[in-house]
Amino acid sequence: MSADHPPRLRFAPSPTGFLHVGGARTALLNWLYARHTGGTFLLRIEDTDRARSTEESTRAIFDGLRWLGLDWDEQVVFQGANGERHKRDAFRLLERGLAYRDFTTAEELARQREAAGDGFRIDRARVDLPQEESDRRAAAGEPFAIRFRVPDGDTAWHDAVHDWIRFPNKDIEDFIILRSDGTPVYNLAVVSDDIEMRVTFVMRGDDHISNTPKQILLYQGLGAQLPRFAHVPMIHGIDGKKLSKRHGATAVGDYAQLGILPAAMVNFLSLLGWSPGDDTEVMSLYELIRRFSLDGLQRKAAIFDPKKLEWMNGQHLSLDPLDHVEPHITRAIVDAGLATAESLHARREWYEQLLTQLRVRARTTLELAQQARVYFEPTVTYDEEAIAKFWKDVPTTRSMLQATRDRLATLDTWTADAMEQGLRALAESLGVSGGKIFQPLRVALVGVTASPGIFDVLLLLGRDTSLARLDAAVRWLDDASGAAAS
RNA sequence: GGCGCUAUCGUCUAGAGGCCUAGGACACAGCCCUCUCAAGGCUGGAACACGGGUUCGAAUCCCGUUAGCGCUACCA
Repeated sequence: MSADHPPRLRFAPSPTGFLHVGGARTALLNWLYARHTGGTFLLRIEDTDRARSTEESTRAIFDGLRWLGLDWDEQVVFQGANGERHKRDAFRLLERGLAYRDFTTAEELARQREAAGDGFRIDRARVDLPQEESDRRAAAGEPFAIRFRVPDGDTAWHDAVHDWIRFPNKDIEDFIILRSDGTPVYNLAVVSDDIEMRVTFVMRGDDHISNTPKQILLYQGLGAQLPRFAHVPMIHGIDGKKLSKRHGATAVGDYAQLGILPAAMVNFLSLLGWSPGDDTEVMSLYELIRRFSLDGLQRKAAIFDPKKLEWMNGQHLSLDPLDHVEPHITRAIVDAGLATAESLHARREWYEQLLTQLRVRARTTLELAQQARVYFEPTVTYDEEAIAKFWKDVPTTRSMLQATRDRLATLDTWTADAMEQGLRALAESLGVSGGKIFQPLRVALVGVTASPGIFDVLLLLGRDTSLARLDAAVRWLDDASGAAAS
C-alpha cells in the first residue's frame, strides 16, 4: 500500500470460456494502471474448477490478451498448481484457532438449507465443536470441511473507486475455506495466491464487493498485509442485463472476426467506466497509458453499445498510422480470398493507395475487404439499383460510355489531372454536368453507386483495366438493348 | 427475505456548492461541402429518478423512497 513502491496488479480469469469483453475490460484497466505507474501486471489462471476449465479456454485467454496488446509480466500462475499451499494456509488458520472443523456432510447441509428456506445460516453453536471432540473425530478419520470463524466487529476498507465500504461481520456467515476433499474454496485460493504473488492492488469487477470483507478477514488471519482494492463497474448489454450470448458477440475473439481493430476495441473498452476527464475520445494505447488515472473510474455499470464501437473502429481505421492498421486489413483481404499477402506485398505502392482510399470509407476491416473486392476480381457485377439509377436510358448511356472510353484512351498520361481535364471537356461538349458522365462511368468501373473519387478509381484500376471495363459495359448495354428489341 | 453497490440526454460520459440557460461523443433528423459514398463542418430534438432537508445558493452535501444490479454455495 505504500505509495513509494510501484504496484503489483493481476488479472485472474477462470478458463471456462473465451475472453469475455467484461474480463477484457478488467484486464485492460489493470494493465493500464500498471503501465501508467510503472508497476507490474500479472496473469493468473484460476483453473481450480477442474470440471469446467479447459486448456482451450486458457489458450483463448492468452490469444485474446495478446490480440488486444495487453502483455503480462513474469510467469503465468496456474492456481490449480497451488493446492498444497492453499491447504496449508487453511490448516494454519485452523491451528491458530481462527477456523474450525465442520463435520457436517455436504448432503446434510443441503438438506438443512432446503428445510430452512431463504435466510438459512449455519448455527455456529452446533457446528463449532469443543476442541477435544473435534480432535477426536478428526483423529478417527471422520471427514471434515474447514470453516473460517468470523470475528465480531466490522470489516471496512477504503476502495479506490467507492471510498469507504463497511460490512458488519455479523452479516457474514462462517464460510468454508477448505472442502472436505481437501480442495480450497475460491476466497481462500485467491487470498493465498495474491499473498504469494505479492499483489498490492486488487482491481476487479464490483460483483466481488461482497467477497472482499471475507478476503480481508483471511488476509488478517494469515497475518498478511492488505492490498488496496478498487471495484470497477460491470458491463451490461443493451437491455441493462449482464452481458450474455443473447446480446450477440461477447468474446473479444468475435470482434476480431467482425473486423474490429484491437486499437479500437481497447479504446472503446477503456471508455466504458472510465473517462480521461475531458472530451477526448479517440486515443491510442500509448495515450491511454499516459492519461489513465483511478480518478476517472466510474461507479455505475456501463452498457455496451456496438454502434459506438463501430464508430470508434472507423476512427482508428482511417486515422491510425497506416502501418498499424495494415496487417489487420490485409488479414481481412486475405481471408476474403481476394489476394495473398505475398502478392499484396509485391504491389506495395499500389496497395497503399488502395488502402488510403478505402480506409476512410469503411467502419470495419470486413467492410473494407468487401469494398476492395472489385479492385481484385477480373469482372464487375452490376448492381441492379445502380443500373436503374444511372444506366436507365440504354442508348444514351451506351454512347456516353463509348465517348468516355475514347476520350480516356486518347490521354497522353494516365493522371488524375489529365482525366479530369479530358472528361470535363467532354461533358462541356455534350452540354452536361460532370456528374452525368462520372456516375455511369462509376457503375461501369465498380458496378455500384458508391466508391472513392472517380479519378482515384481510374488510377487504382489502371489504364488497361479501366478501358476493358468500359468496353465490357458497352457490350453489356448492347446485349441489353438487343434483348429489349427481340 | 438479509446485506451491499449504483442512479446526469436512448447509450457512453463532463460536472467534485455559484463558471449550468447542464458541456462533449455515439445514434437520430436537417443543412453545407461534393462526381457518388465516406470523412469533415454547421444546426436541431434529447437528461440531473422522486420526495424531503442543509445552504444566500445544490446535478453536486445529508436523509428517505423508488428502481436496477450484485452477493447471500463444500461455484468462481
